[in-house]
Amino acid sequence: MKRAIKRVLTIETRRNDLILGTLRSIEKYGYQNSTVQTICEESGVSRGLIGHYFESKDDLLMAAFQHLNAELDKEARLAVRAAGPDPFRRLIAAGLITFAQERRYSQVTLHFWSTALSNPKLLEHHRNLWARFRASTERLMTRAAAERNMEIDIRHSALMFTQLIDGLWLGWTLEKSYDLETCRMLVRDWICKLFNEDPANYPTTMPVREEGSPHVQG
Amino acid sequence: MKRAIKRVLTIETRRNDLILGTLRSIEKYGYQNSTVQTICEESGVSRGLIGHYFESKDDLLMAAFQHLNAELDKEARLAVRAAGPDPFRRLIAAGLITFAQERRYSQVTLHFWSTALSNPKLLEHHRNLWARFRASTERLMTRAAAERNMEIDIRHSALMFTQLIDGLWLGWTLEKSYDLETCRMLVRDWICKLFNEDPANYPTTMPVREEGSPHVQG
Amino acid sequence: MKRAIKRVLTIETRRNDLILGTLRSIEKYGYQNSTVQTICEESGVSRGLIGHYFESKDDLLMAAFQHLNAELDKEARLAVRAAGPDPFRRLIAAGLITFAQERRYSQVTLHFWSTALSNPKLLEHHRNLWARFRASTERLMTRAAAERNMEIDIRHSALMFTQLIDGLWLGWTLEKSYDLETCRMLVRDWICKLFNEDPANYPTTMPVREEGSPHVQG
Amino acid sequence: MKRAIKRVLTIETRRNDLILGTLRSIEKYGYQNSTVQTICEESGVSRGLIGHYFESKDDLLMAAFQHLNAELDKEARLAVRAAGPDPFRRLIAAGLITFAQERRYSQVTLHFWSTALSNPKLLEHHRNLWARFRASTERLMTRAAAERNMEIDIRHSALMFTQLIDGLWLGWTLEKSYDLETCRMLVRDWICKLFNEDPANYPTTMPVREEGSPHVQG
DNA sequence: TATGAATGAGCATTCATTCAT
DNA sequence: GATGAATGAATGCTCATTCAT
Repeated sequence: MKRAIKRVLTIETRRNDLILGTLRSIEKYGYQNSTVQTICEESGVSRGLIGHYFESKDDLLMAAFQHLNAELDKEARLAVRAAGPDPFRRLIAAGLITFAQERRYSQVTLHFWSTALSNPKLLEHHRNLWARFRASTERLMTRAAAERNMEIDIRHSALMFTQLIDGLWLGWTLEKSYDLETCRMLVRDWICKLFNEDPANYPTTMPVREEGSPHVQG
Repeated sequence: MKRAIKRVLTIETRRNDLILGTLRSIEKYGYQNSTVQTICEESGVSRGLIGHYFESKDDLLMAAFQHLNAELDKEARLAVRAAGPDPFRRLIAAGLITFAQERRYSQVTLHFWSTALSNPKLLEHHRNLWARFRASTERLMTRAAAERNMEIDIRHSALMFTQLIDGLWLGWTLEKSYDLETCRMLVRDWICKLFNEDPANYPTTMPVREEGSPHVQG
Repeated sequence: MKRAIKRVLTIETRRNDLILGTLRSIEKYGYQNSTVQTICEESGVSRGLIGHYFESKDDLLMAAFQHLNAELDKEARLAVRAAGPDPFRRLIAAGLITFAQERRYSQVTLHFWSTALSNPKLLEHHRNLWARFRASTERLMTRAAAERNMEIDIRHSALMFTQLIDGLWLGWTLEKSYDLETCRMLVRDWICKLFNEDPANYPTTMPVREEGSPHVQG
Repeated sequence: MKRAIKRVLTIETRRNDLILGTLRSIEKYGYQNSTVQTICEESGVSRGLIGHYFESKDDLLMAAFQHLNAELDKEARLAVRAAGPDPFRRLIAAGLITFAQERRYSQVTLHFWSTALSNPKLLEHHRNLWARFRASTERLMTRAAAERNMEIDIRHSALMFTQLIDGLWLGWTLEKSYDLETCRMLVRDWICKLFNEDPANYPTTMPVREEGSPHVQG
């Protein structure tokens, strides 16, 4: 293998190691207690290495957040695609994927959101992501309504949908007083009711991910 | 007034000054950028004073979080009581109060939640509070359903209710892409639909708080 | 004493402690080996104190350099004034003061000069100082020449004067292969020759500084 | 060519590359900002190579200083030799060569001097060099005086000569407030006056160096 | 009681050096 | 011989906490 290619591979590997170590560290010790020390320990590298692959600790944190979001986004896209062409089924898939399983790094997102409040760059990133998800939801709802000749307040319905998901996810992350199956059921029932569909026809179990299509690894 | 009582009053005053200064500092500079320095500046006291009234900065932060929650809780109770004896109206009031106005310290809560993830004491506190709110919601729903001879899945409905509120609040805090009136409307409409009531009969405007019953001051 | 005044005194005292500690550290360990650690040790304070009185280590170094220059400048002014009104005697005094005695912090200046090469602010400071000294020399030479009805190339003579002094000082600092008396003699003889004066009439010994008019202390 | 000889050549080439890169780096970035990184970049080699040819960064810096001095020394010798057999002309040549042209690495010398203050080996090296130059000056002055039947204070005159040169060089390096032609003129005039010679007979222009005898290359 | 000067542990970052390839 | 990835000691800086006044 050519040296240049090999180097690029090493760089990507190391960057990934550090990103995953960062996520592990935040999950394990919390955002505020995650130091270069803990991150490098979790990454299995020495303290000085961060400087080789990231401009600063902040840069690494940002990269970790983007990585996490990208993985979750990719996973969501896959789930939606796997649901087939029907916009209603796609909506349900989009609603359930967040609660598909005990997710790694679930707490990390909350830490990042808190940080985003005083970090314009992070906030911008988050807002773009959520705006996209809401827009995608609106498109699916529009099509599902059209197929049923229904008139639906798309904007408000999409808002309900996304914020119900976020609210359920938030409560589950903080409280663990209800389980993921309940979340899935509530989301499915709400969306079914919106479109006058029978929930019984739409299972809350997610299609099992086949081996080799991981989401966030590490 | 006896000296002992006077001292207790001073102590309470000082603690309150510091707590409000803490909330102001977090709102102004963010959680991570709030130092003993910024907190004491906002409180109008000298840096060394924290040690007299709190065990540590963490202790003060904890107290500030509890204070904030207590105020919000009190405010909610007042709003519910002001709604009169009808359980359904009380439910609506409970649902709308969170979005009553541009709330001070709205970001602080998110910061504290993030912190709670790695602070068992804080987390416990939060869980108790939310459990109580959900229990209260369940009681109101039970009564409202009984009055209407309706059968409702109380537990799941209460969960929907609380998490919809949290989700709307979370999105509003992070994104500001929709306004509080929208939040109030969505919550009212959902609860009205649950009990087959006409939203038109239940305005989303909150009763004006009379002078002298402020919530979080400072 | 009023508290405010007291505080200002403390601040000045501490700043001075740190400045003198800095000079001592540089003299003792060299510029490159002077760390916050060594400076604070020499100053007799803890490592964190620098942050209270100076913006950064660089800021302290700058202040130390300015302090040193100010002291040397003050000392030179006093020596010149003590020489009386005769411009020629004032010239000689200005020429000899640099070599008046084994000066503390003699090496520090060289360190700072080296640093100035890549520090525009420091360089600017140095250039202003030297320009002023050269201008003052030119004025004295102009008057001394006028009194003697002599025509002298003032600009070049002033340049010779200042650079001869610098050259002798530099060699003495680096080599110690000749003594200060030799420096004084060479400078005096050169200036006497320039104005056709008999060196024998102008001793190279400096008037003894009376107690209480120290230069760089510490 | 035998392999051993070839290797020695490679070693010398590499060492020279690194030495010149060091000088370039110091000139470009300053002494304090010259890291192994910048030096190797300037040298066109990889970071790890220093370890193969020098014991340490300090060792390389030392070698660079010695190299620079050796080049300057060689250049001075050539200039003196080119001035012919007349000791007076040789003196003038020795005095002018320092200001012959905008010299590369002019700032480097000052950096090294500052370093020498806390580096005995460097200091020793410098002292030997300067002692030799002073001794050579004394020999030339002795011969020039003898030819003219003059009595001159050789030691002090040589001291004036060397330190005047150093002082002019120092001021020029730090201030750039006068030019090299002025330096040459002042040195020439001083030495002419010492020996009662007419400066008009001794141009300050240096004989042009023929191609192929550069001094510090790189 | 209240102050703010002082402390020093903890932090991110830099960088000369090492060493597997 | 040459590379550059990896190391970790050292540095400047921040800041919660202490304590003399």
